[in-house]
Amino acid sequence: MPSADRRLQPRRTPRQVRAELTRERILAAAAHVFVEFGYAAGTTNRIAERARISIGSLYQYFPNKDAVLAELLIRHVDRGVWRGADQLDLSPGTLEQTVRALVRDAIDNHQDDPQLLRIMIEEAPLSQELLDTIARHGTQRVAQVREVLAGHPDVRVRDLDTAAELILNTVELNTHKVMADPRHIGVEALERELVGMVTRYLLGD
Amino acid sequence: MPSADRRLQPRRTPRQVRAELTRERILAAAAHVFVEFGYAAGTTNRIAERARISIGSLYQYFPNKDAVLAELLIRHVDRGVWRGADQLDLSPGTLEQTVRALVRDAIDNHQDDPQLLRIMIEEAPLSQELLDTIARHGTQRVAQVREVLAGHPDVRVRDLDTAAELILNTVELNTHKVMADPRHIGVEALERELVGMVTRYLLGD
DNA sequence: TGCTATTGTGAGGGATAGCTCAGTTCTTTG
DNA sequence: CAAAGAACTGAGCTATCCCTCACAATAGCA
Repeated sequence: MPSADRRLQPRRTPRQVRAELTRERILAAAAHVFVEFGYAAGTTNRIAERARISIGSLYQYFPNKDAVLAELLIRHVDRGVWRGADQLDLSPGTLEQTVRALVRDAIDNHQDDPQLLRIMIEEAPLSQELLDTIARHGTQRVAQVREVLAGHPDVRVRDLDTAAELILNTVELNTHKVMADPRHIGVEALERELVGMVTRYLLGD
Repeated sequence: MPSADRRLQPRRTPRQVRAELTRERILAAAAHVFVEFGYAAGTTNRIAERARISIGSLYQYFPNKDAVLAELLIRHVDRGVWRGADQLDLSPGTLEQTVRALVRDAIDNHQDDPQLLRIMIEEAPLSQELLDTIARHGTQRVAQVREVLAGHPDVRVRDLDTAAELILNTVELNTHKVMADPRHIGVEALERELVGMVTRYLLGD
């Protein structure tokens, strides 16, 4: 019996509309509170207070604090697959467009709340279960990029796997950083320069 | 009066040798414990236990838990200036060497303990004071890179500031990630590919 | 309207972490 | 060697946090 499962499942599923509403209020409040106080100081009581419900209600829908964050993170991750990767133009001379699509996708994924994402990934004590899910999504994404690169005639790199991982990291980490603090580099500049750098890298010498 | 100062200062400065030794033992133990348990679960009692001193002793030299990590982080940051940046060959055709020096420097800075660095940066509740110190070092480093780029005849980019920040981020974040989990990409591949990508980017079209 | 299931409440239990302080041990110094 | 002060000890205080549970309020339905 996987105790890890039970530790993330809600203990009661909503049957009435107001219950579903309460659940959403809790999640919204949690997002705010985690951003404002960080994970450790973002206490369940604070979340309940912000959601204007009692602490008891919170524990009706989430078995523990981690589960609240897990739900938030799962929701984000599920949104984070590279859609439209299969409807790309892979004819010669279109590599820059392909790269731009990848960069835009990364930027879009950070539009909603980069602060929250940072906390979720960097501060939360993620369960093994959750870590696995995220890792799985990660390798899946790398494989996806690898396939696109493999199918494109302009790509000239010695090792596709390394290249896929490197450019994905480069694009995501830079985007992550810039979106969290866009004082030095604006979004347009980020897109332009990232596309330029990655494209030139893939074109080879 | 900056109370933040007092909150990070030791409450007693060592006068005898054994005291200085104890201080070092505490820091070494803290590094180990933070790596093993993370920041939150790396309790002061555990640190004291691992250092084989009593918890009271710990609080003779550090006013609180944060101060222990702050000291660790400051020490790291102080080591992290790009040395040898002023003795670079800036004649035409040497850009790749320059970039390689930068990449090597980043890798070297992660050699000692990438795990600890990760925890320090990602899990610790950093004080404003400390954040400022780190940010200051950061801009300093960007400026340093900017100057090197400005002095090199081969560099062709539209905006030096953006480029400096972008390549520094790219080099450091990728290094950070690979060193923390080198399963997919080895250090040699990292150096080779990073140098290639960044160099080609700087050379322009 | 009354009956039942669902939802909501919040004081407080239990656990644990950071930190204190009264007292002991070790070093230095005259 | 003896006195003074530096260094060290560790039981336990205080604060806080997660979470429970006995009860109250509300919604759905006959």
